[in-house]
Amino acid sequence: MRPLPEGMREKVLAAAELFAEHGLDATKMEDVAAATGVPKATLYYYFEGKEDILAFLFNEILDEVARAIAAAMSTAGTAADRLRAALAAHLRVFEDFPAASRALQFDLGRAARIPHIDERIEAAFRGPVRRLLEAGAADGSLRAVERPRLAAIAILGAVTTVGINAITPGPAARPVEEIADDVIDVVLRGVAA
Amino acid sequence: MRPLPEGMREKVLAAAELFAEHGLDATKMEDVAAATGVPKATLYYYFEGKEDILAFLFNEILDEVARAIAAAMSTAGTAADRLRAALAAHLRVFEDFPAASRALQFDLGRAARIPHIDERIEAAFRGPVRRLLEAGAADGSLRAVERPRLAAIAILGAVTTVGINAITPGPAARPVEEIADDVIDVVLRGVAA
DNA sequence: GCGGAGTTTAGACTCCGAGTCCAAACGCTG
DNA sequence: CAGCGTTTGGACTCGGAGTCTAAACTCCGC
Repeated sequence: MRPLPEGMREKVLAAAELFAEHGLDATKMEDVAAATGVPKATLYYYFEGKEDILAFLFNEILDEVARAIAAAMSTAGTAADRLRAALAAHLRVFEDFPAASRALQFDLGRAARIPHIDERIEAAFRGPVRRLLEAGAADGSLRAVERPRLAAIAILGAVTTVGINAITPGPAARPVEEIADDVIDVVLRGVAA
Repeated sequence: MRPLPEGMREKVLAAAELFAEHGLDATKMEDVAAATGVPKATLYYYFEGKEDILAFLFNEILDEVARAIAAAMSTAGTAADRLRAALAAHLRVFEDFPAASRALQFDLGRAARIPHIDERIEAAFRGPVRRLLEAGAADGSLRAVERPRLAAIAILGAVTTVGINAITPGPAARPVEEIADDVIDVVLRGVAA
């Protein structure tokens, strides 16, 4: 993937809507061209193919999550406070980027097999939460769980599933801030001191 | 989808391996034919298309989960005991059907949009767990959470994510029974009385 | 054994969409 | 202006999903 020129990034982000609605494979490159206003030949000039566009979108959203979680982690307070803030920040990203989030959910299984994406999920999600759990065991604000990495996976599974559920259109759709406290509460009790 | 004749079910189950490895869209019908020993024309005689085969596989595994959870739910003991048993049973299904489980994970986003499958996920997973949470609030073995449905989604997100992670080949792969207790412990504390 | 209904299969076929290619135009910089 | 990278339309190739057909086979009631 070539570096994108001015304005291209925003245009391509619009493709998330399509991927969220139909999934990667049911979305035609011509549709992406139509929705973004970038002609097919130009898309192929910048991206290696359809999956490369998906990877780009995921990278964008993972940047966002990594930034949000890192910001929450670097605040003052106990590890428990910071974990609470990190999970709230994570949930907020779903709300801020609903199309990209739903696209991610649609093709998460595929995305997780793109090695680069999986590394980024580790760096943006699992790693930070695991470190918070360890910090919590050290400062006494959280219980010392035997397998912090496993607990981090469980926590992120819970939060991500609920977040996706909240933004998926349908009877169960809810504003994220309406549910965030409840979920984080359940999760935090699970690892409380 | 027509009712399958004797022996066809087992053969088609072998397609899960392919879907788990490459995903639905990267798997050719000819490959499915080769792997299952059922010729392409015959597959199209019984199934409406590739996605219909995926739906069949998911139905099979959802049957299994529904059975396992229902059995765990109908045992004696407090609601907390039964919840523990249900989650352990759920995790065991991942281990018993690794190929189908990984196929499910690969295309879960797509599967969740097949209405029939989503209903079955509700019936097999979310509904029973929600009812256990309510029973736990009633018999005092669990805390009365404000939004039992939300908590059920969070619990299943945690357990499913960990289960998938455990059976996914790679450095993080673990036998399920090695991790089940830990995860269930974290989850149970989250909703403990 | 016979005829019909449903099943099984090979193989040819249509159709669509991903990705390639090319050539013409464009726009910037030296 | 010459040259390089960018932009684009449009034609093209190629592979795979799903369709169709016709022949063969199985099983049934008669």
